Amino acid sequence: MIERVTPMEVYQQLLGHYGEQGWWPADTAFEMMVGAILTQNTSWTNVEKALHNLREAEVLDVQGLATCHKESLEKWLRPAGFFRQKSQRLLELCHFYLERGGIEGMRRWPMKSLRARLLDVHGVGPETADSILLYGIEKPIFVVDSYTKRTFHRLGILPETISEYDAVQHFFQQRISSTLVVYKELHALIVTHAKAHCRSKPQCHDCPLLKHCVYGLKAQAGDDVG
DNA sequence: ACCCAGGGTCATA
DNA sequence: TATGACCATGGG
Repeated sequence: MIERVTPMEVYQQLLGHYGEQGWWPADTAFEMMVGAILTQNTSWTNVEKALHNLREAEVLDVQGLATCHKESLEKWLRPAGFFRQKSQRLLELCHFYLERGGIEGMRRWPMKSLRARLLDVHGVGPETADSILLYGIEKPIFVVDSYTKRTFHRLGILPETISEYDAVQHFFQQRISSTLVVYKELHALIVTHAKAHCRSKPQCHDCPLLKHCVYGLKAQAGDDVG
């Protein structure tokens, strides 16, 4: 039985069950940033196909993406969906990357102002910006996604009244030890846990969150979780 | 033929 | 502030 669990306790449960995730899955920080754009409302398996295309075309770096033909880029991005938007967004991200002196240049900037500049990039919203800050620049900031809200709302830990991005982020940052590794791992673990409960296997006998883990992708009537 | 995916932007009320 | 439409492909 888990009654009144804290976010840190959930973190311990997930870590014990799934182990360290070692996110973000990318060879370089720049590749990480590309993945952050490509995975917007898109399954990671589809993103991997697009990343594979870019790697094979030898354009998975700033110069490659910034100088290749737009039509070619759209062709490579097609499996990741939204390819017209994403080709444009990647291009703007390249410009930002170069203007800011790459990863090392960005690392020297205060997190808060760098976040504001990231949000100025068209196509970069709060989750994408924070993902880049946490996994690319390695600043301690917690990434909120739809899984985070859904999971913790259902656990009864995150009040339903708190749903706006910044409010949810604040909620967690008040309750989680502000360590780079914890922020990185918790977000990764939340996603891993959610993926483990896709509808192909909704039963989850050995779920680390016990009864709370029985959740479908949609809220259902009669769902007494929480 | 549905629903969903590691969001974000824009128009409208 | 808060919805809804739209973007697009691939898997269940």
